Amino acid sequence: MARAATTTDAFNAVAEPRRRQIIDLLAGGERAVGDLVRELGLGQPQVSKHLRVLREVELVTVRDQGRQRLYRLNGPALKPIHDWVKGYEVLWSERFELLDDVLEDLKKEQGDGSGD
Amino acid sequence: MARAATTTDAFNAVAEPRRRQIIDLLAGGERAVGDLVRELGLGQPQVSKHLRVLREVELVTVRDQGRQRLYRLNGPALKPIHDWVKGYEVLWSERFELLDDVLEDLKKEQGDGSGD
DNA sequence: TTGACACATACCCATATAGGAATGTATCCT
DNA sequence: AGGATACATTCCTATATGGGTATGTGTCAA
Repeated sequence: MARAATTTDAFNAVAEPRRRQIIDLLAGGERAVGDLVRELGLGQPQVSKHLRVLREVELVTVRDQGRQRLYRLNGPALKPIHDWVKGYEVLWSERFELLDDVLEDLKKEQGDGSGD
Repeated sequence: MARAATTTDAFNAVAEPRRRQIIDLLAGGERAVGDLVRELGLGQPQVSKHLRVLREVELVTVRDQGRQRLYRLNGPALKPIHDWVKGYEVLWSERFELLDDVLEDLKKEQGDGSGD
């Protein structure tokens, strides 16, 4: 089997840095393809293809306006990623750092049975 | 150019569902490869390969114990993903839903200039 | 109608997969 | 020493990708 398609889910779609950049740009509001091309410094076909992937996983929506196509971010499609990773947030929070220190100390004390 | 290597960063490593599963299992504590093989229902070489990817992006660490290799989750390596996606959290929060409704109403009122 | 413009799609190609099967390596037991 | 156990690595193969280039499609302007 090969790697899962980029259009499989938000996780795969967002693994590509360019697509994260596009999302970041769209966070500032609706944009036409040409704007994105300029801001990304990428070829127009490449941008269009990245946008297609983002559309297929519903991370963006499109709207026609004359000969332009305005893309808009669909934030909620990122929720699955957020939900998954949020469960691990505690692992680098300050409170956890403290807990970690405490555990370290306990381990040390156990290792050397002769306390003080 | 081809797709970026799975070992490029946490984003790419975690795009594979099996590797997310492994991380979820390791969240319960250190485990030997054999345990993961049983719990994933995957072949041993496949699991070892997934673990290699996770090691290369420092999502896990290893420790030898006899002929076993105990893998442990390194949570903080997930922080970059969390940081990125957290910026969009507001887009599906309840408060945002409300704000969205308000904006909808405003737009409607503007469209039809003849108020009441 | 003709041309310019904005965007999408088709094609080409090098590359890195994920799983399967076989083999290598280190550790433990007797 | 010899075998069993626990993992890692190597080879294989089909497949999807991302960028580049060329071309198709729809819209506007004159």
